Amino acid sequence: MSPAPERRGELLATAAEVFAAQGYSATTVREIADAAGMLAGSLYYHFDSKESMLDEILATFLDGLRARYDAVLAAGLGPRETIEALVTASFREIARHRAAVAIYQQESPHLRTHPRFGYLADAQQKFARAWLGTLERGVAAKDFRADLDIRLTYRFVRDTVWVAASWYRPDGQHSPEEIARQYLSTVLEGIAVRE
Amino acid sequence: MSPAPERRGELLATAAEVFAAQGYSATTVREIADAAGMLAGSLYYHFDSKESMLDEILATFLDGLRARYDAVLAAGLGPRETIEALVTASFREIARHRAAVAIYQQESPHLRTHPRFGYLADAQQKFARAWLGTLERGVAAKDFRADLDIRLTYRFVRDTVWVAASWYRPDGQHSPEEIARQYLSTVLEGIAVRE
Amino acid sequence: MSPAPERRGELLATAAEVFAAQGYSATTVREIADAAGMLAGSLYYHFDSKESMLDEILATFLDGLRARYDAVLAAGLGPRETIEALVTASFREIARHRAAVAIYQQESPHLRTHPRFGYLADAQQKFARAWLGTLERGVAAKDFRADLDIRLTYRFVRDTVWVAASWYRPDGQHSPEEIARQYLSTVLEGIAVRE
Amino acid sequence: MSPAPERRGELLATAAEVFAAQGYSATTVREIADAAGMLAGSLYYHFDSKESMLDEILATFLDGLRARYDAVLAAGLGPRETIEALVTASFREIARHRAAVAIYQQESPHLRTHPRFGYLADAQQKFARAWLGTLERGVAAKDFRADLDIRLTYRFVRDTVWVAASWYRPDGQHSPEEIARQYLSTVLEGIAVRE
DNA sequence: CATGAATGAGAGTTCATTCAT
DNA sequence: TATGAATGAACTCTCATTCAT
Repeated sequence: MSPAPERRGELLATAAEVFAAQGYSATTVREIADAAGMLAGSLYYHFDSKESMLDEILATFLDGLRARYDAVLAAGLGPRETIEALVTASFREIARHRAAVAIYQQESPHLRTHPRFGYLADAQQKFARAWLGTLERGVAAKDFRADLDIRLTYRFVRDTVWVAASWYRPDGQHSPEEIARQYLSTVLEGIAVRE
Repeated sequence: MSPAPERRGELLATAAEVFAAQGYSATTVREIADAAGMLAGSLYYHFDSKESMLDEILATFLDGLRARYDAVLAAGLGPRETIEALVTASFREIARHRAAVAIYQQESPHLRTHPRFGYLADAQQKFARAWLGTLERGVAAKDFRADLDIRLTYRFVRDTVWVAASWYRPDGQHSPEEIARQYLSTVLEGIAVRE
Repeated sequence: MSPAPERRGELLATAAEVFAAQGYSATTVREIADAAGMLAGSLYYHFDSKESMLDEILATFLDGLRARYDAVLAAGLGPRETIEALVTASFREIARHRAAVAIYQQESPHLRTHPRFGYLADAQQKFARAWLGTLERGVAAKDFRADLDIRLTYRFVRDTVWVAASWYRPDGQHSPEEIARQYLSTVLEGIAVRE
Repeated sequence: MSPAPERRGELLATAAEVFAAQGYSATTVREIADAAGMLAGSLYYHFDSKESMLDEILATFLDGLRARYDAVLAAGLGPRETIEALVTASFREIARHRAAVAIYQQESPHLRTHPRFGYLADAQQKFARAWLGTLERGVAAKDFRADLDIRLTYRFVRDTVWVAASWYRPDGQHSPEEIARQYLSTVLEGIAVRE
């Protein structure tokens, strides 16, 4: 009968917003509490620690993303369509979980050492395999150029997608799908005019 | 008038390494001192504060980068060659100042509010004008496609270049020039095979 | 006018157990509530504060003990028989209120300063007079040796009795009476073999 | 050249005094710092934590005590003389480390569970063997009565000795040796007059 | 009677910084 | 130049307590 899970979710969204804006380490628990309209100590009724808030934010985001990627990969599309679907799914996740993505971008390098956040490295490996596998399939199918270093290309693509979280504003003029289309056009066809 | 500018430079390089690895806020002065083989208090003979170390690291890096960009823009190249030169210069700076670039990437969003770091926003504006101007020139000259959103394209290009600092390892297999070539090929021609 | 004095007693017994095991200061209200199968806040329906639980536990124990001592002293026994009766009564109280005795032992030194617990000092004085008076009577009656320092002897006897609360287990092999007998034999006759 | 070890010792003595007076849990780090004439945070230059202060106090005390007991046991005395020497050594330790002994008495029951303080149980076992072995030797040699429960007797003796720390005042009228003599007379010969 | 959520004071601890030596 | 010791503010977290439901 208690609407508790909602409250948790609200608080996590608030915390994510503050973490994204200031960085995890630079954010004080008091600031989160202020943003949530409560006292710092009160947060500890809902969460064990500041770290466990971060944990829950990242784990929730990564679970959702994994599900989307799995759905895309299970759809049996060709390499080019798979890349398009992965990019579009990614931009949609950025639109839905902008704060979580920004936190992920900023903190994941430092966090990966920490045992508690080992799942970050796991997820990253899984995602890497999805992208790399698709790029390889595309090269084999002659959809993608064979003369590019695949690992470098993967990194370029991955970074460009995710770093968008740092400037994307949901109230802006571009829908996730529009951004995905522009981005795909850039990366697939290049910006140079074809003669 | 302290007589050892070299020592300063060494200490700043050490501090930059630690900042890049752990994040500025998460780094303690003691950790920097440990890495430098001295005690925390001793750093204050060389620097006013932790913040002024950050300041000097970023300012030095941005000054250098500005000089390179100015040189490129002053060379009177065509739009495509200018883009190529800017990208190559950027990857060279990443190779030379990896830690500083990583810090810049991580901290610049939070820092821009802070008056002391107003020059970050200035620099960013200056760089934005360089990129945007060149892209516009390229579109006008029909070097670049006219159907792309120029601001989005700029963001894609800018982010992908700089985010490379997070994975670039100077001891790795790729020279900055090689990375620049691959990246330019990707972004100019696209990864799709042309029929 | 709360209608369940039994519940109060159960809760106090639970609290006493936890206080005895962990110390009063180191015990949290939540731990007591956990042990009682309720939430921390719910305890405040029954008690004003954590301190008032401690108060009630100690006062109840001391009231009972005072009654036993009074009964012994009113019985008009000789000094030796009085000592024997006091010791036996004490071990019986330890058996019945082990937790309260343990708390009393641990906390009474710190608590005596606190005005609310002034009755601890009163009781202790009363008990001291009972023991000292009996020892003096015994020395006068040549039941007890005259060459011992009576205050030191009192302290030795008192401490040995009460400190037993820290190791006494009601389910162990020794009844309170058996322990009292052994102890009295030790203190009255000594452990050395008589020639 | 730094007199640091002395400072540590002074601070530990101060902390021990406060712990003994108020109990470990009820003592705040600020109270210790006040007593030492410094700020709370400054204590952390010298110690890792409040707990590590407790640790060092207890370990130092137990190490010293163990050395004394070992010396006594190595002296090859008869059972009665060994008991006398152990008791005297104990009262001397109480006189020298009154606060540490008081803390040991109060906190050791709760602490024994804690892995960090496992050495408390070890030491206690070692001491128990020393006392029990000597009592057994004494019974075998007909120095001590055979009709007493040896474990009970051990507990009586042990507790009475150590609990003296709670009332012993070094500036009082009794030297440790005097107290030991009185106590030994009580426990060896008994307080009853011999016919 | 008990819960769930919050309060607010204060606890232990961290850390940038200072300064006499 | 560097050290050792201390400062003081702020931080994360705890906990007794309150109260509407």
